[in-house]
Amino acid sequence: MDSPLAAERQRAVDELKIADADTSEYICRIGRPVTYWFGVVDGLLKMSSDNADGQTMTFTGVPPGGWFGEGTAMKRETYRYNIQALRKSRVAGLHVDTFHWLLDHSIGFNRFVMNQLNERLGQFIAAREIDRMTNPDIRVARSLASLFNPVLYPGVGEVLRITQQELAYLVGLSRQRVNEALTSLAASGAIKVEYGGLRVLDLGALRSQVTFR
DNA sequence: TCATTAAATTGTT
DNA sequence: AACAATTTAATGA
Repeated sequence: MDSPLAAERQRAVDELKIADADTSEYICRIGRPVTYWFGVVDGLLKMSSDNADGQTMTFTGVPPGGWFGEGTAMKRETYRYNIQALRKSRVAGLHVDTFHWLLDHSIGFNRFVMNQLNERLGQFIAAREIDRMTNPDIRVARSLASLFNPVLYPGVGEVLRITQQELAYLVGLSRQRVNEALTSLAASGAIKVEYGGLRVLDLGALRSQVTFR
């Protein structure tokens, strides 16, 4: 490809760094200055922060194909969340300077970032709804649905590699309760429970698992 | 490649 | 939180 876009794309690819993170390792911590815009190649990350009581509050999981930190990178601030690996993961990092260079030179990249921000806004609004739901089955269903977001997490596909323990950490429930919820979701035909992962059969059903029950 | 063993994950109480 | 059952990964012949 030798379109005008190729040069910008090439620079991004050239400067993209890949690193492996072990389980429970931090990719970035609150308060640290931004160095990279991150993307998940493989594995599973957790975005969280600690409140005054020392309790950890989880905001969302980041499965393969997901990017994060663009808001902070744009403003060149310090990270506002902790990003921790729930299991051995492979992470890509694009330096902030390159990130800004792309913003200045590529309309396509701007579109991507804008779309990313917009999509995530929708996800966080949905997350507020989820938090207000008391029914664990629904919480699990909606949390799963957001992990299967094809725009934010194109790397996920139809099978999400996640253990029930990891999902429990994300949703904030016990593994037993998550297991129970997954069983009932599987019975309703929305998903299929597999060893070490989940297969989505009906994403719409997961999303709309709201009113009843 | 196959059989054995260890480790991880799940289902259940 | 603990247990047994099941699945996968690792090991070595």
